[in-house]
Amino acid sequence: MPELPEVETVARGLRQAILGRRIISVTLGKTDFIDDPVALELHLPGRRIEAVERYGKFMLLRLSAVSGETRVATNGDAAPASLLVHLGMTGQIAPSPAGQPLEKHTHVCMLLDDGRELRYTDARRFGRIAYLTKALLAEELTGFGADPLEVSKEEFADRICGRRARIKALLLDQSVLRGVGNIYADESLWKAKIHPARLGANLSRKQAHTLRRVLQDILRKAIVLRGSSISDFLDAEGEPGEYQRHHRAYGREGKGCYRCKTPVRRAIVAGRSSYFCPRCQPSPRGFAALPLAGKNGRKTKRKNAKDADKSRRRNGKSRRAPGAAEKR
DNA sequence: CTCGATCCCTGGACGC
DNA sequence: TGCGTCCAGGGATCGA
Repeated sequence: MPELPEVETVARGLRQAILGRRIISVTLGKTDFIDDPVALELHLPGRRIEAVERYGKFMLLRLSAVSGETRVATNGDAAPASLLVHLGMTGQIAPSPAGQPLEKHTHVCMLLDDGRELRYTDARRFGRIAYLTKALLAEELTGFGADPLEVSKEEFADRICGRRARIKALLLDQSVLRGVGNIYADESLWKAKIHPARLGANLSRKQAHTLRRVLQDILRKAIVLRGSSISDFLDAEGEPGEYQRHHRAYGREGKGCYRCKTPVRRAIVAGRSSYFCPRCQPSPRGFAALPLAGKNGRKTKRKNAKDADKSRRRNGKSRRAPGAAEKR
């Protein structure tokens, strides 16, 4: 699940691998997660990849203006532009030799001028890709919060302490901070000994300062270790990260807290599974954790209405022929 | 302003 | 073996 450290890792890998390459052509598979697929096919060819940046959980491939004969075909829209890439949950982007068989769920292939292909694969298609002109990009990037690695302690405290939302929700809110997701939210709250369900307004400024400090430490450490590979995160070289070995709370339900040995608990906060130590991170009044999962984990519950829906979709799935890139 | 609910999507794990 | 169910979760959206 790519959060800031994972996206930073991928951006660095891409920078190493494809900076300066020119895009020759674009082939698309499924396109329902692409803003304007035709724009990709129309405007990407002929452009050079001049920079790879990270903005929160987004990657930005900065593209040169188009020149020469290609320019005629693009109907005048030749100014520098950007390709915005969000990896969602399962997105991967990496160059590979053009001849290589396509991985399953490959939805974008960009042929480069050195013969390789920059490929985007995404099983769940929670990601997003958009070709953006300068103006559209500026519009796209408004409304995001501070970069957690850059934010000052005062600004961080201001953004947290004045709010009545739960701290977990605030950490996950991209308009408060850009780039933090479920894993690093839980890890930093554990380190700071703050319960995820506490309200921002009920934290002292000192606690906010602590939270910012540990969040930055954790993010920096995670970047050094090339991110966390929980299920299927791979960097631009196709390598998993290492930071999952350092998780202290996330995914550790029932296991002993690294500080006090108390079993880590799980609760739903801000709609997400949240892991915390019930002793080090005392709950706000009236807050109940989920009952500890049994030996075999699963509980039998009825959630319903969702999977009925899902089966319906699955069974009547003649609606969409698999894209060309879907073949294996 | 903040909340929960719902939807998007698929693979993997598990229950029976 | 095989089907049904649950879960993972970032983000958009909507109603309370």
